[in-house]
Amino acid sequence: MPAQRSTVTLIDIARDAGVSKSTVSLVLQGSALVRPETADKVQSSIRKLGYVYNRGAANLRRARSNIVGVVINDLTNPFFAELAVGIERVFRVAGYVPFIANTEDSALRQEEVLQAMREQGVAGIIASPARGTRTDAFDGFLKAGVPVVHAMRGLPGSRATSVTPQNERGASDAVRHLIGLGHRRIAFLGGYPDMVVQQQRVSGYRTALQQAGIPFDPTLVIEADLSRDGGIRAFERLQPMAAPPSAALCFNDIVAFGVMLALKRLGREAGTDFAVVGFDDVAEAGLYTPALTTVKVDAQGIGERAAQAMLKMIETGRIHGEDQSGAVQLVVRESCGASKLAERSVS
Amino acid sequence: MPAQRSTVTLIDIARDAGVSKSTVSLVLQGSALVRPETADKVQSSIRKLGYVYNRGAANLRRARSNIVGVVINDLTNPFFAELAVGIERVFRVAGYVPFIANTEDSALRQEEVLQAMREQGVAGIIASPARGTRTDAFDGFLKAGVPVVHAMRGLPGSRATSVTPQNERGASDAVRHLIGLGHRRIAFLGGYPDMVVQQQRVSGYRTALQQAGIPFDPTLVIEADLSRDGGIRAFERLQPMAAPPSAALCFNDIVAFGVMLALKRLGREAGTDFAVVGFDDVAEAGLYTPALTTVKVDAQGIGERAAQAMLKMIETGRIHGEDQSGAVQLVVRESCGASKLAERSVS
DNA sequence: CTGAAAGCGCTTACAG
DNA sequence: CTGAAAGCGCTTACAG
Repeated sequence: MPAQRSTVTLIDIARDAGVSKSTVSLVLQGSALVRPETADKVQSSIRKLGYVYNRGAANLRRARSNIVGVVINDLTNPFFAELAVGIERVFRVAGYVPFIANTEDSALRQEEVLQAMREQGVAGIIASPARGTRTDAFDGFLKAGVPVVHAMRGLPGSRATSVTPQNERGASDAVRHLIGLGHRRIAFLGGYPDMVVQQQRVSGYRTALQQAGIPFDPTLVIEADLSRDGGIRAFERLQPMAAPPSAALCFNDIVAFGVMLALKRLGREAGTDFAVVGFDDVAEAGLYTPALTTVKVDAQGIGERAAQAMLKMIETGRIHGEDQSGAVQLVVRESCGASKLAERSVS
Repeated sequence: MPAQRSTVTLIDIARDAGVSKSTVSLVLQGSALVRPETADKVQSSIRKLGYVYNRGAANLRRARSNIVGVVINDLTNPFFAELAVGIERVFRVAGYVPFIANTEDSALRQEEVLQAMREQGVAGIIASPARGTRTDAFDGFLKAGVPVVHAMRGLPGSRATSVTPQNERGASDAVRHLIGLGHRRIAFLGGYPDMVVQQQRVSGYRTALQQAGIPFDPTLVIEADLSRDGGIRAFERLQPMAAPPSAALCFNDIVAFGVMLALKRLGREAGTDFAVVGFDDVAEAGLYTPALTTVKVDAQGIGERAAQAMLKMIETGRIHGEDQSGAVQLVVRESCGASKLAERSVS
């Protein structure tokens, strides 16, 4: 498992230090059973011979692993990269080694990745499931006693634990805010109905409309890819409408950026001619002109909580934990037009 | 290493199929030595009992590993995420499992990550070294016969192989382009002198100036963080100058976005009042208004080439390969002002 | 506190 | 083509 040539093993250390294998093993594990002088002797042999601990051999013997699998649907999306970084940070300080893999949102690639992780003998799996993941995709791990946490994206019907943002809540807060600004025709742009997150956000959107007595109009829910381009195209679908909306909640910030771009190309501006609200609050959101009003999701925080939940399960030997939801918060900036409205009412 | 409870092993399969361990092992490895009917029998036992191959045990016995370490300085930067994705893709199809780790550009964290990877017994390491990495940081792997590839960022003085973009070439092409548009005072914005990539790009910048007979003015090389904020601050440092520049080559696109933002806040625009060129060509570059002129670097391509170089070394048992450089290309859009100039000369 | 012995799940010559 | 045996580098009771 380690270097191919002339590996220094625990036996070499034992010989050099004049003790038995067991003693070296105990020193390696920081056991209090070994006399300090003996431990020092062993430590200096380790340094002298340049010994490297073979984690794989240890894992094999102990029948447990210090590897955890982290399966991310799109690592090139900074939002999910933040999630991965949060997860990684917690595991590394806890002495676990995270295996990060990217599925490109393909259920097939995810299948391959999960197989590799099973063979590698991971102690647990944290995944943001790819689009189209089957409900039972992770059952193999659970059956084998390996805990699974779904982070950021849930998997309805799955027996695994989930740590996800309050999507419904965030969407309804955003829509309520738009209604408060006087909007009645509000679109929901981006995503597809087979995405859990879209279902949740659309549900929050509908709730807020209902509470305000505004009838739900399904033609205002526009499907589109989760990209700038998707945002542009979704916005274009709004133009020929008989009664076009005056505002939109977008699936996420990237889609919102696309909508703002499309507006700009028409010589119009978000917040003045059309209200735009995003979801996620990526780093760019506050830097755009106009600055994007959006629902803040703490991706790193969700990653950290998912990892902590996993650690707890590994240590207690359970495969189920409590589902958690991460708080979200509406961040009002300029693209929703709230500031313009404030100016107007003052003057 | 695998699940804690009642693992199905190769012995169970052998018993169920009525053959010996060796035969099962050969079937698992797809050997042609086993009779097809025997292999089928074994395969159906594998399915029946839900056997999962224990890669760790195999690695231990074979004294080699199917794990490769991928050490990235900043996974939340989409540019480096693309690099990681390119690397991952090549390894996965070749049957290797990439361990992706994020160092947050800290040499200390990188040290920890590398130690963990050594203990895990990786077959190779691909790294974009963290800022401040010592020349000998990877020597332990090389000494142990484990190949190391530096991807995207070189490590001068290191004995490892590198796959990096043509930074000098890209920078000099960009500056030559600006000179061709009539600029004489051209700044270089972002990065720090202890960054190899900054040294290379500044060197290309100087070369182009020299070739045009423009004296190098060190006060026009402004240090700044590689962020939007860094770009904003670098641009602000230009304002109080007695003879401010009329153009800038930025360390990368993110810095260039910051510069464009700072311009906008002053009511000025890139390409009209000040020429801006970036480096990298991230996805957003073409979508900005004005669209960013930049030097395109194929991050995924560099990742793929780095991974291929690594695979070759692993398979041939060598620890050194040829250094490679990835082609770069100036993509002229709007922020450099070339289009405005063209319009003017036409009218 | 320390040593001898067995075994984790696999692969690899070596016979047959 | 298939089986018996040894061993990869470690940990874990079990004696002492």
